Amino acid sequence: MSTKKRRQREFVERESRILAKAWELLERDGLLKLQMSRLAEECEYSVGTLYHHFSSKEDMLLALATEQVSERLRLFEKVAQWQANTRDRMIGFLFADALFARREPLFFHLQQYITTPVIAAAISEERRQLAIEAHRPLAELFLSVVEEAQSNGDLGNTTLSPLQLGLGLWALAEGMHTLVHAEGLSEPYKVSSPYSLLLNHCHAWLNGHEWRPLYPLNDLQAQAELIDRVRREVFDVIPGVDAGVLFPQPAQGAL
Amino acid sequence: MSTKKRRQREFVERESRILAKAWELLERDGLLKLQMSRLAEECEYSVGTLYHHFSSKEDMLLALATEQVSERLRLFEKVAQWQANTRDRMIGFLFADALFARREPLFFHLQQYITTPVIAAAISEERRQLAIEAHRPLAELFLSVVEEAQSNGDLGNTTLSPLQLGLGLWALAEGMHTLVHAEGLSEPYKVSSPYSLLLNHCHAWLNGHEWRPLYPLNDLQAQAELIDRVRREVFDVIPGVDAGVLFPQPAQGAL
DNA sequence: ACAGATTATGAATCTGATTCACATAGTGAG
DNA sequence: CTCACTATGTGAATCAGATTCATAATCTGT
Repeated sequence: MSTKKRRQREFVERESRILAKAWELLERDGLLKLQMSRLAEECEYSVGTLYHHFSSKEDMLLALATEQVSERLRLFEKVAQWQANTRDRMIGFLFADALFARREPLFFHLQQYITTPVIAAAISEERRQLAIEAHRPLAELFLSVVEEAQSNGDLGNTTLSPLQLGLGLWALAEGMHTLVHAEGLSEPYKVSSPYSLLLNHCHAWLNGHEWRPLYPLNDLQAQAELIDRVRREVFDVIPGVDAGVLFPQPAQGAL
Repeated sequence: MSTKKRRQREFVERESRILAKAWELLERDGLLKLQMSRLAEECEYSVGTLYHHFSSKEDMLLALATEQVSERLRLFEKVAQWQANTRDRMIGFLFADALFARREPLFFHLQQYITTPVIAAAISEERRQLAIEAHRPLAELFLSVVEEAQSNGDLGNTTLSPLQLGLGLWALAEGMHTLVHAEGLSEPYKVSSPYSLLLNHCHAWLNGHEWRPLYPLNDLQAQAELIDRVRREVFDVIPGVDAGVLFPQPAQGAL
């Protein structure tokens, strides 16, 4: 009985050891150079063993990305607990997202890679389910704030469900990440501080939905102050947060 | 002299013949099954010849995607020439985008695939430049409408440049495409008609930027009428346009 | 201590992109 | 018309790297 449990535990432990090493290799050599045989070598396990854990390389990559979600969740939880109105918390989520994107740029590469249909095709159903499970609390946290806003009247009356509403902001952020990380085609359209820009567009979107309190769009000062408040009141406890780089103070009133 | 030109012409012709066949295979078997040796076989050229044209498989895929841009441009041009206010034309671009996404879903898979940094790394610099060149008129068309809006006062006063402003809508659309096409992770968050939803969020964004004339967000009827007008006045000449599928009439006033 | 079950191993296999030595065709001078 | 030369096309051979699976090693309960 207990032997079986010990085995299971050891199996799980080994899995996270493998993933830790994989992440290390990823950071060192990049996604392109990550190969299963080298990973096996570095872990001091055989390739076969790797394949007892993961049905394919892509499967492992999704496992890797899924592991990171808990870190992201930690940031989101801080925002959800923040004593602030719903609109400010929405901006807080955005901050968390941008923060995470900056600290773990690899995560976004990985995410983009494994959600590409060609690549995703090689992922096992189980792993996909695990990933969905892992993401659920993240989505719930986010959507609960949307619901709160709807029920307490922060929002103008809308015909959209919380999910439909939330997807708007989600898409906006996702799209900006995509444009920021897209290789090649977007070079001529690069912009100096994409996340400040995103922030401004999010305020536009929130104003458009009459999400109160409204922020005047061209008052960049007020937007910067809000960001500063998020940083101080939510994220300052977390070491290594560099909001100044993400959201540089606007010079002479322009982005 | 003229021999050389003939040769060049033949080379170009062969390239488009190869690409045409590649597109055919892509539609038939999908991106996953497209392989260079099979393509060579079907074209009745040798693999070596393929590699005289393209430095790698990814290089060829970008060439393929670039070819499609002219089709997309054709739709965008129709919108740009439309006799309507700037706001309606912005929605027109969105329509064109959604339309294209529906007619050529492969294009978006391809686009997503080749902009993934891992994949993009295998693309030659020349090909990348060609792709950027091909996209330029598309961006110019879009940005010229933004500029027009700014200069004729349709827009509230903003601190953003036309590019910075345009990127907002671009990111929103891009993000929605990504969420729609993302495999796996987004399953629990699927929504019945993502492009109607996108449209609603775009109106929110436009309202937020005080892009006149404002549309009330919960008047789905007015939004549906605008879409219908775009279809009738801009795209009806184009056969096979099925706006009804893209933007279904909202049932009982809800999305 | 042993049979049987479970798990680990890594050499062998397989897939498919890419290369390159050679074959072929085109060119222009004499 | 022929020949030397160049440019282009060919596809078998090479290479990279993921995946498999027959075998070895280890563990379990008796």
